[in-house]
Amino acid sequence: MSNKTRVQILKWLKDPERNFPPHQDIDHFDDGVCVGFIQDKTGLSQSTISTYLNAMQNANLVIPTRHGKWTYYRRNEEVIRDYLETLKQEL
Amino acid sequence: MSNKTRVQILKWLKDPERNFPPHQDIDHFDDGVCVGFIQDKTGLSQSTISTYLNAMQNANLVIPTRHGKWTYYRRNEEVIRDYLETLKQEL
DNA sequence: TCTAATTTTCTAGATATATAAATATATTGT
DNA sequence: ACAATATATTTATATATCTAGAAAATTAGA
Repeated sequence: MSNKTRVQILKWLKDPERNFPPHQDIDHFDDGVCVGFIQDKTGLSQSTISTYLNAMQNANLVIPTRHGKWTYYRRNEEVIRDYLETLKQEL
Repeated sequence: MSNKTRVQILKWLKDPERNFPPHQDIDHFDDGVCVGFIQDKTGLSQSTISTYLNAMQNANLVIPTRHGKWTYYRRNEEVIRDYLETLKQEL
């Protein structure tokens, strides 16, 4: 949450239809967006994005779902909401 | 805002009466808390705290007021509120 | 003006984070 | 089993941030 790119990814994931091209095998974003698309969008290397997504997953900010070769990531709305709520309360 | 200590300082400044001893010359916290008190509370060096407060001032998160030898810092509620609002909106 | 108290600025080393390259792993299709 | 593709992990390095110490600046009072 302390990195611009990671925050940006969370924002993009809010509206996948607008921010990403459609997937090959699936015609919806119910499980989120695949790593490759996120990588393309940021322009960063694959390893960097993977590291980021892993960190965000550890923080419970995103939820991964594996579909064959692809891993899709979507926002964990509940945790994000709680985080904002706590911040608003405490700060 | 990306540092625990700085966030902690903002929280402390929310309720100076509870978190800090009373000042010598003034019997209120209308202008905030002096640097020395904040330093004691954190346990960090004075230069570090001064640097932090300066950074927070540049970010408009706190407002400094000089009273004689002392500089008092208080929260800039408006900016903090806007920051939270924007975050809630975008994230 | 001299001194003491408080805060700021400058400098630099230690630590943490960002990022990429190379390598490894998992999965699918042939 | 093999090759191709997507993702993950490891390793290394550059960059940024944290933090303290010394020196400088500011202010009040003798």
